[in-house]
Amino acid sequence: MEIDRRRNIVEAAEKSFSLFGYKATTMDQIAKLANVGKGTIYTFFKNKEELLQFIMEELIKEMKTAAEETYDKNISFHKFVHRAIYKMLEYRMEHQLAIKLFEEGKFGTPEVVEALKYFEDAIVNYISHIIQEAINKGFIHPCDPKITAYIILKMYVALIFDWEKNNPSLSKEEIADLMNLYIFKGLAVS
Amino acid sequence: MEIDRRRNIVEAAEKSFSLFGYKATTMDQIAKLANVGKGTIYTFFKNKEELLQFIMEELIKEMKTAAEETYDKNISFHKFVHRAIYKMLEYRMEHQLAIKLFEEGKFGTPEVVEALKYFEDAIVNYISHIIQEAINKGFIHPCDPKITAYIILKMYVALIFDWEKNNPSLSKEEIADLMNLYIFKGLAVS
DNA sequence: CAATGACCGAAATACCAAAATGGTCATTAA
DNA sequence: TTAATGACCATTTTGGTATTTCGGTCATTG
Repeated sequence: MEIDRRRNIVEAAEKSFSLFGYKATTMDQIAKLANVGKGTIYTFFKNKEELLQFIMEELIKEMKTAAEETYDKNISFHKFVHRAIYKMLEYRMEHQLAIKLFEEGKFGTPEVVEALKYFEDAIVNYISHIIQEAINKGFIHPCDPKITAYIILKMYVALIFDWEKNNPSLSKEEIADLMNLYIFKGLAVS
Repeated sequence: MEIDRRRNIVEAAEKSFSLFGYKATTMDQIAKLANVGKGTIYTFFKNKEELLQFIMEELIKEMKTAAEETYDKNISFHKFVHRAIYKMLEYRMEHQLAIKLFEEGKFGTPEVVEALKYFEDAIVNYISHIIQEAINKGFIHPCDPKITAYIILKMYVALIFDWEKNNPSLSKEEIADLMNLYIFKGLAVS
């Protein structure tokens, strides 16, 4: 069977990026790992950055399908939103690549910052889409879907990533309850 | 009249910190600005870090009184919360020192990171206090005041600082409406 | 005796040679 | 003929070091 060089390259790059980060991964290294001459990489990808972007797009697609698999007609709308978003963030946390890049991004490599912005945008757009549908169906109050999606994401990140830096971390259920309280029910006593 | 060296030092430091940041401010510079020998600074403050902390404490106190001044028995509870928090963030945004340190903190100087954590804690505690009172009075649903305060702060920061990095910035009123929708009313259609 | 600035060790910075890296392209192997 | 390759090049990064700067001290001073 003919070997799929392109696939090998992508997988080698993914492995190396997630293990050592973007900056610390060299093209020679990727070529070695992929059992391929370095020049070959450039027949498939214009440069290192494009290779990263391709991998990010793959990752985003995987996340979306993962989220969509949680869809279930029998659960309430907000449960779905919660599950889907949680699944996506879980992905982000568990996936080596995402973690490494997330750390690297805080620091400063421009390509990585760019890639992460792209990543965040993809998530926000996806959530935004769900919100819009929910509004159309009259499940939730009308609101700007984009901002709402953004806020929901930030809130999750705050609860999952930031809060546990200085406090005992919250369980999946606690986070679900909190999101439900803050975003869906609201604090106000009717 | 006898000159107040201590006051001069604090003001010089504050000015220099907010103009050039903590790291880029030298003790010599402060001494010059304060018309004081360098050694004199050390008769009032143990070191540079303590000087920063003193200034931060002053800033926090100022912010609290500024927030408290917005209290008005005739406005609704959530209006008060909003006004108070907004005032505090406005302070943070407008005050040169806070901005400079905020930028510097993202980067990494340990003392600045520490000081900002202290700053954030102070805000969260203050909000937390207000929340607790509101719960006691039955204005809002029972909830963990600390987490709630934390979330509210994060949400504001997301709306004021982060959102406008990639989107048209929101007006005071828009932010007020959004906070009201997300936190108080909730998205759910009753 | 409060105030000071010359002084000190440590830490940051500037500098530069050597090594590494991203990307190209003439050569090779199929 | 064409896809694959790795030696090669220009540029960037690194590692080590000489130099400067800075936070903090303390003997001297007014």
